[in-house]
Amino acid sequence: MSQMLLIHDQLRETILSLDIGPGERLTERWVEARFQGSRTPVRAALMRLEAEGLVQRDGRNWIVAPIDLNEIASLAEFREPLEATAVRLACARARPGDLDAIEAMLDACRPGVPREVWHQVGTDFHVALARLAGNVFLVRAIEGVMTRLARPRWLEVWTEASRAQAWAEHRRILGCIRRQEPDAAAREAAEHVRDTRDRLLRSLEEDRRGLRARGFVLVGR
Amino acid sequence: MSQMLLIHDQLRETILSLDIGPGERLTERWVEARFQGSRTPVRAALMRLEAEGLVQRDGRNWIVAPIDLNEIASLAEFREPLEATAVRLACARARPGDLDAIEAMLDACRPGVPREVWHQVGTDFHVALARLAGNVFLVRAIEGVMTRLARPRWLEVWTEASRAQAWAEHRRILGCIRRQEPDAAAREAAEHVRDTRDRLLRSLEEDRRGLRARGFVLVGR
DNA sequence: CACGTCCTTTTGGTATACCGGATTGGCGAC
DNA sequence: GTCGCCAATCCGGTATACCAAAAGGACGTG
Repeated sequence: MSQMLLIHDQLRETILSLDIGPGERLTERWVEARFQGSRTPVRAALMRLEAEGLVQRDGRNWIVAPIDLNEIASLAEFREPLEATAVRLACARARPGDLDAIEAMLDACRPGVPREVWHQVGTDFHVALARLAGNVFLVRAIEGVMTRLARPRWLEVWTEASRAQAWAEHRRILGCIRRQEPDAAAREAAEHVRDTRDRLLRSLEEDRRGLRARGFVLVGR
Repeated sequence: MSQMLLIHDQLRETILSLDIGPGERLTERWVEARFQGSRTPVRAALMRLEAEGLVQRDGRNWIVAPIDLNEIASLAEFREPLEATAVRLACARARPGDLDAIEAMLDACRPGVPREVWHQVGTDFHVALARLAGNVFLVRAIEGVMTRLARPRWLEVWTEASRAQAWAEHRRILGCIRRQEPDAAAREAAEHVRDTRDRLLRSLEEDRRGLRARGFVLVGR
């Protein structure tokens, strides 16, 4: 594996795990020193992460992308028709076995399972549905949305109730696909996107003070 | 302006104008020599163009992205809900003056006007609508789709009739937005996307032999 | 003439040196 | 003590040197 991908993956993980805070400044030399590679692959990795929206330019400098509440709202607006389209197509193209695999993924999440797993499955579920749709652009777009949402979702304060609701919505979507009801599936998917957005924004806005205290830059709204 | 952006823009134009054929091999040293800059900005520019889908890796090598008929179909599938959403939102958010400006853009295209203008307006129209929707992700996604479609659209054999149909569809969409009819606008937009796909694929498939003869790599279907 | 084989060349990947501009920190004048 | 100026430092942008791997070609052998 190339140095560039190595550094990219490590830095990506460092950012997504909030090991470096949103809004923090990054210098190429710091990344170079931390992940042992020269500046050439470091710069390449940074440019990739910029395209993923995890890193931004601030003038000439690099910063870890701040968490932007307006962006979360825009992402939901963008995501809604994509998810709806994905499940619509999945109704026509998915095979029962694929759906079983996705359902097993959801089943793996039960009380007591570490939060990392819930978080990962919450992402993979949507990407997996997009894959069933069989359209690379849909997959890439949804992957992009999910990586941009990863940190906000991680910071969301989860209650038992909200978690249950999200998973119920996931299962409803899956049920519609299984019964080959594209319109219903699209409706459920769209509603799930809106609900997720509301839960996310409500939680972050309520917790805004606490997040700021932890040194995380929150912008927007 | 930085060397990297300079090289990026020039190489982009060279590719979009089909000055370098789809499928042709590119070496970093060739780009370096042609556009006068060292390999560092050249590599950066190539990576950007890779993200835009105009350049690909073929093993370790760089190639100009071939024209892929399957990709055109996938793009249409991806684009349809995006354009529909964009015009829906535009109904709520657009101001009459914005619509006048877009209509003026369409008006600028009449028989006798050079093809470059038609081509450019055909792109700008959709990007402008996305801008009216006021969602950056929508704008970026549609811009991405349009750059990927730029070369196929350029190679499409245009008849007077097909051009007229496309512009009639554009005007219908604009009319729906002006009358604030989101559902109708979405329907028209979706139909326009499908029609465009059909025109494009039909023309390219009919002309496949001729395109191959010109040295253009066509893949898919 | 066909097929290997070896050597040269070329390629992308990486490390590093150098530059100009921006920032910072400290020192001195007031 | 405060303000301003200058020098040292640090940053990203660029150019370039070096490497290993792959590709290509020349030559010799069957």
